[in-house]
Amino acid sequence: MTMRLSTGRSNQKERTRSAIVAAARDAIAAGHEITMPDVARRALVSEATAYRYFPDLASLLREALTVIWDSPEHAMAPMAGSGDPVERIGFATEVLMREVLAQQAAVRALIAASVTRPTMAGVRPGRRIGLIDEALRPLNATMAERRPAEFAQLKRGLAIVVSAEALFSLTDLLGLAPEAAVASAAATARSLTAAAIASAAP
Amino acid sequence: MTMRLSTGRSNQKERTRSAIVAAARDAIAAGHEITMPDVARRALVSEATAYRYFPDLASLLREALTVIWDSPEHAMAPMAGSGDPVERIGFATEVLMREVLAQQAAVRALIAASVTRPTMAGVRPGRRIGLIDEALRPLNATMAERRPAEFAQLKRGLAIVVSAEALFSLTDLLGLAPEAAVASAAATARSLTAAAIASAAP
DNA sequence: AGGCTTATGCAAGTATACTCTCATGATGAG
DNA sequence: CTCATCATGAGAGTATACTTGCATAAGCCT
Repeated sequence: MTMRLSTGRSNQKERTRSAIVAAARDAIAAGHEITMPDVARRALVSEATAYRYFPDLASLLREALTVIWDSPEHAMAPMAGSGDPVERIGFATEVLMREVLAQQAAVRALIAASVTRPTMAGVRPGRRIGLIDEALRPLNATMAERRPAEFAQLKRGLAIVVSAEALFSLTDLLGLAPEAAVASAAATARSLTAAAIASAAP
Repeated sequence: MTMRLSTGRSNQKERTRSAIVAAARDAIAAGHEITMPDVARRALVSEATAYRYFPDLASLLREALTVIWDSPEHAMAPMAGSGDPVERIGFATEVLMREVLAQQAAVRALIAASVTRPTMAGVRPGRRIGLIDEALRPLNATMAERRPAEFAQLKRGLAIVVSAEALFSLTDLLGLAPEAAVASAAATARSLTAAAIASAAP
């Protein structure tokens, strides 16, 4: 009964888990619709087992997308030279929305699943939050210090705009083409940021 | 074989249709979860018949919510005295979001259904568009005339912010309390509008 | 009233998200 | 090597969104 942190069993569990996530990732990349039976089949695992690792489809999609997506820092690398939060937030919006467009089916399924169960437990990836924080980093020393309330409010506004939901509102409801939707949302994010900075300035 | 536009048959169809919508409306008002079998049962109609009138749950929910909701003109009546678009858009945001909160379950179900099928056919109610147009009416003579492109962009921005999706982003993702979420979104809508007006001014 | 039209109900069927139970067999502990 | 554990599979079961085909009956016309 020696204490062992990584036994063969847990290795196997890890393998099974990875196989499921990998199958989901591949299915997403291939643009297929994602269903639990389908992913399980591709992962050579029974549906019951898939549910043992992921309580629901949403959590599996979340994890698979997290694997696919870039880290905020790396995604924002091209903007490393810019200290302009307005420019940066526009870029961040484009980054997020292009990723969403590339994985549309999965993201739509995730949103659908999340919206019906406001389960605070299975929070969706903090992707947008990460990107927004990264984009606004130049403000950490200034606005965030001097006007924390306004800064927090700006972030809340951006959390609405820099999102898959915003993208789908523009394409599905207003009928915009994907690229036009991205451009429009980026402009909105810039406008919001510029206004907040202007009104927070001395 | 006389041409008759409204026969008894169509009367019956109208009655059946109304019964279904009424059942859905009641179920929504009562805060129940809405399912097609349940609505059909309440309407004393078979599930198959319900599907004959509404191709899917989403279209039924859409119609039921349309019946429940106020017209944009009437909802904006308290603001009739104000010619300030900024103040008006804040109010419009609160109106929409409070309605959404009152019918949360149904709206969530509608979003879930709409998001997975970007069916351009069954467009969701233009409720937000109506409210936004109504709120921005004071700009029709000015900004809309002189800066149509900026005006259209403002509306697109507001279509993102003045929405159920925005509300749910704030409550579900950021964990805001309903009232705080409404207030935050309204502030964002006002900020966006004020910025657009300022930058469009001579 | 007779007969044609057609709305409706019933019921079975497909597909998906889950849940649960029970048997099995691989794995590692001793 | 043997035994106990535990991950897994198989399958049935519930709930929901839909679809479809057939029989019925209700409505309307003549």
